[in-house]
Amino acid sequence: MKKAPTIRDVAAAAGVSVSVVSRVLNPDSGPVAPAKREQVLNVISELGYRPRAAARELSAGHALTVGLVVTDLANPFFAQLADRVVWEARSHGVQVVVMTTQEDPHLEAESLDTLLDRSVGGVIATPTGGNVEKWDRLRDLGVHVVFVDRAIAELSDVDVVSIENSDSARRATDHLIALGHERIALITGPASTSTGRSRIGGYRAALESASLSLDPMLVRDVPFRGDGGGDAVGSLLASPDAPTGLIVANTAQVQSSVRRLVQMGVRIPDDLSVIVFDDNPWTELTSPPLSVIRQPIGMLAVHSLELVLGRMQGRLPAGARTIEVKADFVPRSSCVAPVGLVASKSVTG
Amino acid sequence: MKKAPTIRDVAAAAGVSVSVVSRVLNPDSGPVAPAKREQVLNVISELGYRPRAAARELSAGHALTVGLVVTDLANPFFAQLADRVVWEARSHGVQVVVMTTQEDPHLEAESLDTLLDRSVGGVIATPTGGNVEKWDRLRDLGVHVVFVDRAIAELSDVDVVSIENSDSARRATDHLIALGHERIALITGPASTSTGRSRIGGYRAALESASLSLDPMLVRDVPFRGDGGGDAVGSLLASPDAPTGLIVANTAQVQSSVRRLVQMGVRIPDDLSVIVFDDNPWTELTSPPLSVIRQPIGMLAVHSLELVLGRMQGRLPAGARTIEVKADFVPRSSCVAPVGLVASKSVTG
DNA sequence: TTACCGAGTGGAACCGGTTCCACTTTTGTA
DNA sequence: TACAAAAGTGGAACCGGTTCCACTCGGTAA
Repeated sequence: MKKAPTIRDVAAAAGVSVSVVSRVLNPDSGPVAPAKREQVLNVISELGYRPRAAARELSAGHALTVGLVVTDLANPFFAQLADRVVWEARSHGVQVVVMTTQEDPHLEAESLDTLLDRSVGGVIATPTGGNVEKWDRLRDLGVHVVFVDRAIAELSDVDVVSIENSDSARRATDHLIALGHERIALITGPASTSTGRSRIGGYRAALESASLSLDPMLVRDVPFRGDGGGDAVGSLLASPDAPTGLIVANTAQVQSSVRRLVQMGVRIPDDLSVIVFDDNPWTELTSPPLSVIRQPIGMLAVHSLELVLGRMQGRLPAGARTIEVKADFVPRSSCVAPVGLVASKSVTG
Repeated sequence: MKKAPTIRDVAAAAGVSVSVVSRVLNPDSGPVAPAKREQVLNVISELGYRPRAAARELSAGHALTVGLVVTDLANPFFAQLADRVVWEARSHGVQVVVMTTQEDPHLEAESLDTLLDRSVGGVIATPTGGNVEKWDRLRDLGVHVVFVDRAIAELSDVDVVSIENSDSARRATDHLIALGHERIALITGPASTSTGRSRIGGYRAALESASLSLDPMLVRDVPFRGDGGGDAVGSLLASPDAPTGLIVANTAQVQSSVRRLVQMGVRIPDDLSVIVFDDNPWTELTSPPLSVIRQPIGMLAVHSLELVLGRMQGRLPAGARTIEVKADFVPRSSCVAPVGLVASKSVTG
């Protein structure tokens, strides 16, 4: 087991001082005679020298690293987000430390502490909603934070990148209304989250435009974790006044919801028209392929990273920025006009 | 923007030397009087002091970090693997830096250099197959490497964690043979990879046991990237002598393959019995639900991390270890006996 | 000729931990 | 009571970079 060469080894081998080597390593940090620069570069490649990140961080006070804090990578939405963030980060020479929270504020707090220890330059996170003081402290210590997908009301001065939640929910609802549906159920995220509220807002707005009344029984805000989606499906369809249309706007609950529909033998779209948020690859492999709201995950990743790196390099004006990207509605075969005029029938389990 | 307290701030506030604080931070590194320990701990929590990771790494020479190098996180297999690795790592106080290679040895090489700069203690990787010298150099520099899912023939002295590839392929093939299939196609990974070879081996063994001949036309080893799975499906089914059974043993190509089957209107299992490797959550949402080989991803993650941490802490005997975990065959509804006795019929596109 | 400027260079302090070592205080044992 | 061993403590070097500063040159303007 060899020992990797250090900057002093390079300096010695090149017959110069460490200062010169450092200046070669960091152009713009001072002048170096062209001849010596050449010479140093030669020695560097000869020795296979690579500067130790830890040393640089220690003296710089912060690392060329960003933290990515998401619920879990098993969720395809976050997996794809992480994939793009990692990919984009690489092209900027930045590394990504991934942490998961399982939607647990306690684990989230732990993650933030860890990232602080690592002196990360920035954090891209889907916040659980808690830890308001902790986020504040993090920012106070100079860590640049960008929230993606969700925001926290108490932290209004944080950059946020998300999709147009309200508009997306509205378009999905409009689509079902246009087909003639009047009883449209919505399974969404907790009303305590910005995402949940916005999507309910869009849903409500669509109903109002169509002069349809909003039946609170049809709106289910369920947690991101657990099997709330499936349970909501069960309870919605068990009702004598069951909906003819369903929008699953909680990306974490789509699989659970669809699984329950399949288990219950619900025929889509004959028994129920369905639209789900987030275009997981499998949504077109089900039968019928599902109509979806496609979140431009790549855009979310690119903008988040752009923001966080921009802040780290101080090339962004002060003041929080909010970026909302448009989501596409992708119609497939899971929606048709409701059967009969009166939207009421039972579904056999 | 405040400045975080350092160990010297703590020492000063507690009226002791930095040595004492350091010993409190690292038990077993020396004695501390109980009273002073208490006192230091109080000051630490009062000040909210947290040791800077960079400083520790610099003096230790290596970081409490492991690198995870996979193809891409958009692949559910790797996403779940990463999820579990991150989760397990946290419980050991270790952070995970994720890098993706897109199956490109050049990008892989870059990732390894980066991880070297970061002085990671270990690397868990699904190697592309290239960069033999680079992996050697990494190990030579004291970085502990564990390959997961795949191995590299030239690097026989590296720890490997994988599933029983040969056995898994054999069981899938046996299942179809038992149903009466005689023309069974196999879509697998490149024959240049350990995984690809093992799975072909298991397939061949099953056929031999049943005294069936192996038709080379039915074995398609396709790259992990691209749309090779779909293309293979198309070409297999276009043959006048099309198979009645199909095993997709290239996890990266399952989606592509199934998508093509759906597009071609192939009726499963009537036209074709199908078994795919890897139990993605959506495999039971298709109609019919697909029979799968379920890879115990959690086990792969746990063992990989266990190995790499064990090496880092020097509590594992020398000598490469190979761990093979059993994969389950999960029968669902995508396999039936072939129609007719002579296995030959065309499928309409 | 002298004064001054900028390019080029090396020495040394610094970042914030860990660790070795010398030193003082207890404690234990003969 | 005497003396060795162990417990407890602080000083300072060290890890490998960055950066400030002082210094030496050559060239140019006064």
